[in-house]
Amino acid sequence: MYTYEATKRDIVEAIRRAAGADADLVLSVPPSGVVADLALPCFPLASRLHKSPHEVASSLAGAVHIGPRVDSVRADGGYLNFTLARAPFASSVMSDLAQWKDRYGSHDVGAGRAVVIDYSSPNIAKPMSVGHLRSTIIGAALHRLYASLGYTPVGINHIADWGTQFGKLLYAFTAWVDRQAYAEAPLRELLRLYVKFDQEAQRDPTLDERGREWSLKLERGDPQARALWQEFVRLSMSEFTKTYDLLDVRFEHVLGESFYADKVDAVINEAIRRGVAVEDQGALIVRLDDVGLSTPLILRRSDGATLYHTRDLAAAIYRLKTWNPAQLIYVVGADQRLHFRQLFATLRKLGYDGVFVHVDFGLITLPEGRMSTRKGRVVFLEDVLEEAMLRARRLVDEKNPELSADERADVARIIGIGAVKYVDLSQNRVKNIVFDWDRMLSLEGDSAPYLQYTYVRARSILRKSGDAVPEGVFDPRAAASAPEWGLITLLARFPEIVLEAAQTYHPHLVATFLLSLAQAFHGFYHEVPVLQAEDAPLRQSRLQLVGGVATVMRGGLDLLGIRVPERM
RNA sequence: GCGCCCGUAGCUUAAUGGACAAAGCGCUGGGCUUCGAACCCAGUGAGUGGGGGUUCGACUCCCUCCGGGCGCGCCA
Repeated sequence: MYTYEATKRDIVEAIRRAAGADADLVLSVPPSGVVADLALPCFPLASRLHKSPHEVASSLAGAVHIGPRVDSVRADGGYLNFTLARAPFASSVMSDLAQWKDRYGSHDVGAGRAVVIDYSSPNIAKPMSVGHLRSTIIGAALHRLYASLGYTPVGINHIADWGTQFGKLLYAFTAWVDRQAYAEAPLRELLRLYVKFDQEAQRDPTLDERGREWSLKLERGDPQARALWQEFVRLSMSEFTKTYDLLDVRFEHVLGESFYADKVDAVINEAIRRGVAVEDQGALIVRLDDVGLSTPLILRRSDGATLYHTRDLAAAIYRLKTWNPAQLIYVVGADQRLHFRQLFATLRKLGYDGVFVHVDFGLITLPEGRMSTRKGRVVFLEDVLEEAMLRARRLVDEKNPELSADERADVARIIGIGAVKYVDLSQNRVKNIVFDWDRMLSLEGDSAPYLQYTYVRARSILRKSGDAVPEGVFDPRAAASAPEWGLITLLARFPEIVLEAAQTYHPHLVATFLLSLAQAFHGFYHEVPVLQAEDAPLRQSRLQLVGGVATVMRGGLDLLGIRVPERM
């Protein structure tokens, strides 16, 4: 057990014994103005004991038997404030770090169980837009977070490669393709065709009929339709792969909707057999009024075709049966809330039990409104990433011209991509984001480069000291000053931040924490000499602190999928 | 019309129902002959969209109004 967790557990135990009651004893971190390290608000306890909060706090202050890591207990109004014993606490934290090294902050609560995480899921035959960024980045971060909790994450890219829009595209392709443009930039040409179809269909409604015919051909395995569709998939995936490589995002499985095309019949039959699905106006639907959803889930259209709901249901059942996961997680935009409520409710009606989670997030919109590929109002992800690396490169060239061109390119990539990811991961998911180049590509202040710079500075000190973090007893004098003690308590808190971020599906908690750590480290850096410390033991212990910051910063950023350079 | 989400300094965002709401950007002033100035320090600036309520305590929970977004059976 990590030091911080053990310390809090001991304190809560001591209070419980002294109070002889256990209302909700939740320790909190006191605000900056209060000189204490942990606090217990005594209000709930007071109402249970029918005394005033101050009375409770005062009597507890005298009665609590404090353990070795606590130095003193004091009543402050209705709060019971604890001051930690710096020497033993600090040396215990530093020994955690020395013991766990790069794994510091990880847990084993997952016990090897699978967690299926569905993220990214772009559309075949369309270039990825910035709209795909959030799912991809948040999903990849959750993947890493759950891995660090000891789960076996199963990342799935649920490619949208099936459905009626492919009928339209197939018709458009056979009618209007510009071969040369297709050879040069296949996805942009396919997008043009898709848009053209939509425009033409408004003038000529018979085109929709053509689209349906091609859609049917595809479903029935018509060789021409099938071959073209496969080509679209292949070309799209090769573009996507480049983007994923750039983003350093991986999946255990890439399984498009088409993978479930031959699995929907069994699901439909099961739903009918269990009386969950009923015929209505020619369609097959699942009524969900009894769980508060007035809109039913449609499993089969009146013309016999299935929908993405059906394939999603088949996919969910496939995942449950294949991996028996502790959780089924979907990282998909908030506009699909209803869809997932319907999906989860239907799963339960079919007798499937489990933890089903829709990790939703707000939309990315443009200043002029919602993005629309059809209207050509869209920002492509590729362009954003290129621009990010370009801006980072200019900055690296300016700040560090002495680095080799190769290293500058490498650093620019780490910083540029990191900056884009950080924007998404540093704020709560639920809010909509209005796309703004300067904001998306910010390289200063509360940004990835600021955190990366923290690591670079720490590493720079360590390199000058001979690289390896020295071992040995932690000198209590290195926990004496405010900047030093601040760093120690932050380092101590990292493991519980990781746990909470994963369990609440909120990667931004890690980002917020790392920002505090970075600010604390830069303050420490300016105030406390490390290499020039007065004597060897002090220097060695401060080097351990610097090493701890480097480890946690790199590890924390790694959980967010953000890499660190050694120099920048 | 019904349902869900969002509204915090000029801007972008933080804040397990708990102590005087915290950062970044911006603006003003200061700091490189000590470990990297992509940095640091100080100042400036909101009482959390409005109004009720619950609570010892509300940015956080409930109601209502306003503003914005999303969704609402045969698209994905």
